[in-house]
Amino acid sequence: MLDLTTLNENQLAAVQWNDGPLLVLAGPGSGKTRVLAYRLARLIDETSDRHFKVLALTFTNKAAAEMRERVSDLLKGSLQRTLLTTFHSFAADLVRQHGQHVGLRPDFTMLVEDGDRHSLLEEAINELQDISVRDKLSSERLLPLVNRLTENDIKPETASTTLLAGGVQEPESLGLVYKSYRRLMIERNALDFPGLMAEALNLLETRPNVKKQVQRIYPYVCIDEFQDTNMTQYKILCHIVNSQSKNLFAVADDDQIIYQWNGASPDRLRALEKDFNVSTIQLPDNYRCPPQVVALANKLIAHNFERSEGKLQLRAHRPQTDNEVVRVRQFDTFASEASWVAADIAAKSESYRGNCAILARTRKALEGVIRALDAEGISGYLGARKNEFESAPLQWLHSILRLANARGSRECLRKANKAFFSLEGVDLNTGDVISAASTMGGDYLRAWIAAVLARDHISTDTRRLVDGPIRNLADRLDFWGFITAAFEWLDALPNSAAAQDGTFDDYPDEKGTWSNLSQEICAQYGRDEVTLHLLLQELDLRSKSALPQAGAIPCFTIHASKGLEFAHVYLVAMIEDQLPSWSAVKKGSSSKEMQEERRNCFVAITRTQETLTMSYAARMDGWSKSPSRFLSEMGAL
DNA sequence: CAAGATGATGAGAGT
DNA sequence: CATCATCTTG
Repeated sequence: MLDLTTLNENQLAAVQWNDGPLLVLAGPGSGKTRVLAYRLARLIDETSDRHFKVLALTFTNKAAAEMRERVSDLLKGSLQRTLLTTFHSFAADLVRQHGQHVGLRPDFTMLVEDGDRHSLLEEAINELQDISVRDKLSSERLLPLVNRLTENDIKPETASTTLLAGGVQEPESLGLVYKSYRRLMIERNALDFPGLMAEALNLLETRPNVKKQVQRIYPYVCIDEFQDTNMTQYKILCHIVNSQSKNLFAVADDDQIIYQWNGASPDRLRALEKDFNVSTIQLPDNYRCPPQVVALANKLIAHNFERSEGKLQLRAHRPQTDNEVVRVRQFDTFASEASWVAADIAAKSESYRGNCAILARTRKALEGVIRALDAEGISGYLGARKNEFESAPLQWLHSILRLANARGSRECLRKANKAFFSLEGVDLNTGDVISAASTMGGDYLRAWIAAVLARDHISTDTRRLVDGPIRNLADRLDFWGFITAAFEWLDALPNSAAAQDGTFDDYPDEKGTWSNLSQEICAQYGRDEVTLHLLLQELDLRSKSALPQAGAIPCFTIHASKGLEFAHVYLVAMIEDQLPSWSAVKKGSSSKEMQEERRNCFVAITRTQETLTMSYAARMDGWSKSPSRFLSEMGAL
């Protein structure tokens, strides 16, 4: 039996919710993830004679991993009857199983890199008959529009009408380009991220059996961070939730919507009320922040007028302390501000430094702080996103696998050749390999193997790898065998080969990332169930960033800090034009952009567990700046 | 061809 | 306001 005695009254009510739609409006630090985990575990625990599964969707792999971890702990290690995963991974699974109905094979590839999407979009533009219009359109400017249309579930057939109504220039041509782009993805058996969601929705809309099957397997659907769903994702939810039982359990906070520019919207919460007629349980009890910080947060967010009706104030539960919990500091220049923060952190104990973070609205401000930390002899860490492996060894490994999955991919072949040149010093001409492939049924991988073996100056190790494991990859799709052999080969390379300097600098890091990710994927699906295309797709749905190095002070943009907490928070560059951003200021004090900036500030300060330090400077980059309006709004000035 | 003027576009970032 | 890409000019 599950121990529910540690839950408060509201948490317990949410956990014990059985059938019908429920919205859990959960403030920061209110234990929402815990509630979700307990509810999932309880549903399983109490129905041990049944066979259905519970489905919980998240937006990030990190959140999904945490969910699995927690539920697994509660269920003594078994996740048998659960599917706890990301929205995108769920959609990919659906498309793998049923994609043939919309013209996709299970081995579809993901268009992860913008470059690939741009070239596809260029092709779509070039299909236009009207050359004068064609010249005016650039994929650079059109890709964001394509994203928006796809995320808002605008069907290719009706796009022109929608664009016309939206007052966009050249609605007719843009609609055609969009239509071509969506068609080209299917033709190439490839999907970008929005396209993946759109085709999953397409399946649910057009194949009643698919919808029925999903509903039968998953009679209970949970969604974390519901406020971040875009229109297409919302419609997917509407389809997978049975329309009779309406077992949708949504956890959300409308005060933490900071992804409006990515399709999230307060409208979504209102749609939930309209379409599902949800009951609401609020979790206003805050167990994270000191009472002083809770007071600031409440005062600040009260200035937003588009909030859920009846939204309760946060209630502080941490004890009041006499320490200086909130500090506000003013400086002449941003440089002196950054230096002070760095010096302040430098003077603190090891344990303090190990549990603090620096937050800012922009990366640029954080780069300034990192320079200041450097001057104090401390290293700062600013995460960078990374969609693809970048070192030559991993690029090569990944490209060969992708080539095995898509034998006619020019792009994969090109990358494999480029990386192989850095590793082996052997320069294979992509065009030549492709010509040679025409006698091998257009199989670029086999042609590549032949091209390598035809060379004279190949080491015996390399020859053995290509003639053995890579041939087995090409013939029998033995990708595990290839991966093992490839790493052995790569491990030995730096000592022997003609590799240029620096080629292996990032190899250990990226090898570590690779093994973490592939272990994660195997754990989720079971190693024997992992096929080559599943491995590649799931890799594409995960970030390749390395873990931050220990000892470095973590620096986060506010967006990146969402969901995290730190004992000591430094929020820097609290000036007009930064927080709130310049463009929100331009839009006016009652714009939705300004309200989103206010939510940004709300998210930032509610990361605090013990102390919060806010700072601002009169000058930045030589321009004079005034303190953020949010400082006075929260009563900190 | 480098330096300077001009003009459009833009931050934030998961999958 | 700030930055970058593009055009202009010495």
